[in-house]
Amino acid sequence: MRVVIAECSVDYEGALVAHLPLATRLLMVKADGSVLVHSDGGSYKPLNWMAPPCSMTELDPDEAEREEGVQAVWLVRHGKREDTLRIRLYAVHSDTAHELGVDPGLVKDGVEAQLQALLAEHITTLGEGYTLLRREYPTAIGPVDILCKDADSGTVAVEIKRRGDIDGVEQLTRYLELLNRDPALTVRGPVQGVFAAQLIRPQARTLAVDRGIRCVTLDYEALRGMDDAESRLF
Amino acid sequence: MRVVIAECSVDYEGALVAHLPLATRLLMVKADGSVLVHSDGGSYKPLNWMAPPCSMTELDPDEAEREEGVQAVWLVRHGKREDTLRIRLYAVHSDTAHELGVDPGLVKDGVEAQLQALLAEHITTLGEGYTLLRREYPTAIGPVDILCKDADSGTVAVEIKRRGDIDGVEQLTRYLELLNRDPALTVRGPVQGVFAAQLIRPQARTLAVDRGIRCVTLDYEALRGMDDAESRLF
DNA sequence: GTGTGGATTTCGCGT
DNA sequence: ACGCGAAGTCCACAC
Repeated sequence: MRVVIAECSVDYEGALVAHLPLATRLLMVKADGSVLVHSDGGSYKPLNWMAPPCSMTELDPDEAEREEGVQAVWLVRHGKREDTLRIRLYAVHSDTAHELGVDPGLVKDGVEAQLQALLAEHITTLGEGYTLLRREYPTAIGPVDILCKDADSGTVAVEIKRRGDIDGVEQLTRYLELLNRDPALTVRGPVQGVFAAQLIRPQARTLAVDRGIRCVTLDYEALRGMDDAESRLF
Repeated sequence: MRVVIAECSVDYEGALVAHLPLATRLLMVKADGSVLVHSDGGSYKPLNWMAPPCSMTELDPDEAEREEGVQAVWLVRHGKREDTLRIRLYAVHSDTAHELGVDPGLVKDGVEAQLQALLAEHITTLGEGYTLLRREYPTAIGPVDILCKDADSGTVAVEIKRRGDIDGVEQLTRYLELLNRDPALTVRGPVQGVFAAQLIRPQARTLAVDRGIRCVTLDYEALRGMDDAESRLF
């Protein structure tokens, strides 16, 4: 990895056209050729970048550029798309390279999958007498997170989100529409919908209620607590 | 901005739990205190990070850590949430700091707003005799990108996307439902929907057609070309 | 401040 | 490879 601190201006042309005026920034050139332009603030997102696969060529500045004080020009081209990143270097404060090697990568734990597993395990959180049919119940337009039965053997489809947005309600609505065409699932009446999330946004709740979908707020800590209490019994 | 190349392991606890095994990585500490952990590949996204506002404390390793070869521990805490990032440094290869100053920021051009402006200007792209009513037509659930009339004075609502996904079709469907409750707009029949995008995904197209929404693929270059040809006339 | 929609989104999974 | 859904999404703009 090459790390350069330099006064530079940047021009990107591809999906959009973007320009960065002259300022001091950090330039990162990764082993795969990708280039990142970072400022000293903002978030983890660079001001500008070129995604791999791509290649970088160092050009000599032309006459006009030289007069303006440009010392070097980096031309970064994407391997497949018509994307170019042109970095004009006016002053290089630091230029170093380091051998990093391949990264073993991130180990994650505790996202939507975890919520789904916990809720499936403690399906009675949704109501007395609920029983799990299956997780990831397949339909033509995608898998339903959880399919279960209520105390009266009525079918219930559950959509789980970390944050409950309108999109999630729409998604569940499409599933319900499809599931309700299956006679085997509707023997005890139409399939009910449950929208379960750690946080349900007001507009999403309104839409859900309007469509007869029940909203359930999930307490991740409480679910995990149940799990722990259970495991301590064995 | 502080830039450190070091052998390190990283543990994040917050919205999720994540761990990075020991490896050589680049650590970036920005002026606002945010910390980025980058590997020598991937995209612009760091392997792990802490978003501002946050504060970093350098701790001495405890006994167990010292035995394992840990030289220093960075504890990064988020200012508002219960998020912590713990970076254990085993060997520091480089540690430098640079004054970058405030960045003037990115100047953008050519995204959805541009597409909308171009299509509004050349509304007959949608059909002979079409006339623009207005852009960003306000409704209770948000603005409709373009509202126009067809040759028979029927109202047409247009949703514009760079990439046409199912979400966009749902969005337009909600708008149409609302617009069709307005008698003033439905004098010449129900409001028609047009889903316009540079690329329309098959599933989105299927859903749109199923709902009687017309799909139009936008040619950004062609629209811009019309614009140029027009401006040359004046 | 909060909520909503877009993104040069990126990432990962399943077909 | 492609399509689709999630993300510790981030970010700007409207209310």
